Amino acid sequence: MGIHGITKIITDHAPQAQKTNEIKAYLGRKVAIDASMSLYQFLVADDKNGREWDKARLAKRSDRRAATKESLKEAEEKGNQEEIQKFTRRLVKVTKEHNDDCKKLLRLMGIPVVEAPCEAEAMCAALAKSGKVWAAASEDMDTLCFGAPILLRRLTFSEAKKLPILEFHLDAILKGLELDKNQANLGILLGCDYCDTIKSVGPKTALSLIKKHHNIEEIIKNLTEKQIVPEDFDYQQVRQLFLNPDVTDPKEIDLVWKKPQTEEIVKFMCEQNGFNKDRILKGIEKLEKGIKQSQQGRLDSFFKVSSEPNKNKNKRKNDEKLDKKTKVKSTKAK
DNA sequence: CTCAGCCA
DNA sequence: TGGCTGAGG
Repeated sequence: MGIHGITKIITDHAPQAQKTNEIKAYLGRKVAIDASMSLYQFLVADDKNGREWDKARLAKRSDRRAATKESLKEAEEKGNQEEIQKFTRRLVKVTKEHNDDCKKLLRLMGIPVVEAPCEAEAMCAALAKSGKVWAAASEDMDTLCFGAPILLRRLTFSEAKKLPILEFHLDAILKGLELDKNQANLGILLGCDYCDTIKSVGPKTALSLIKKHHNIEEIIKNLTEKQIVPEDFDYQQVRQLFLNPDVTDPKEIDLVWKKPQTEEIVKFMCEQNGFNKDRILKGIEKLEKGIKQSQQGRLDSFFKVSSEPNKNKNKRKNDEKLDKKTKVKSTKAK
């Protein structure tokens, strides 16, 4: 679900914080993609890719999965703990197989895969914060609460759905809202996945309360009778989750792109999973072409970034990181 | 203004 | 997901 109504708040109060772009604009950029969503979209997709994958192998599996879901629901209604456990485990196992397949394919394609200890969005945000990547890509606006300086939405499906990619800048959002490093408190008040909201506090009041009191502790002390704090309002815990999520230290993560292993991909996708060989070969070709293009793009973005005027401290900090990274990369490209 | 419900 | 509406404060 993400953060409720945050997009409207951004367009209303901080329109400069949101840009739209085509995929071309991101050539040569390193981006951490929150794959939990794209994997699901891929599996249920109605486009060519999804259908083939589905037909080839997963159709039975997803039928079984649907049946398991039904059984789980029944078990939950009856309160049968043993069965609940059994079916839950079965459901998890299926998604784990999907995940493993996905990771295997990505690795064969030479794309680095990072496993998040908890929330994928938090891991992506940490990578972006550290400068290991330029941005985090996720559908979930939570990613901003986890402190991602730049968030890209629709990155993986903008072409298929013919929708522009949305680019959000955290510093510009906070500036537009006249809030300082308060994304976690705001996210909680607007409504996130991790706790309920305060009754009768919608986007407008949330914003004005935060501006007035700065943190939820003070806000709670100053509520009206109609504004009721929900039961189990563990906002401190949620705020900790946003500010200090359980992630792998990006310093320990080496993002290395490798050449795609054509033969291994064909073996895995065609021989083991019944995909059409021509299509897979075409895909690999496309991938190799993309690698070349992005190496070209690295140079382009290097010049573009360098000539961009530094507007403020935060921005400059980002650009410095970027410059450094792109330099390293462009040396490689040469 | 918020909120729940409905619709595209 | 997002927009709109109608009830209620």
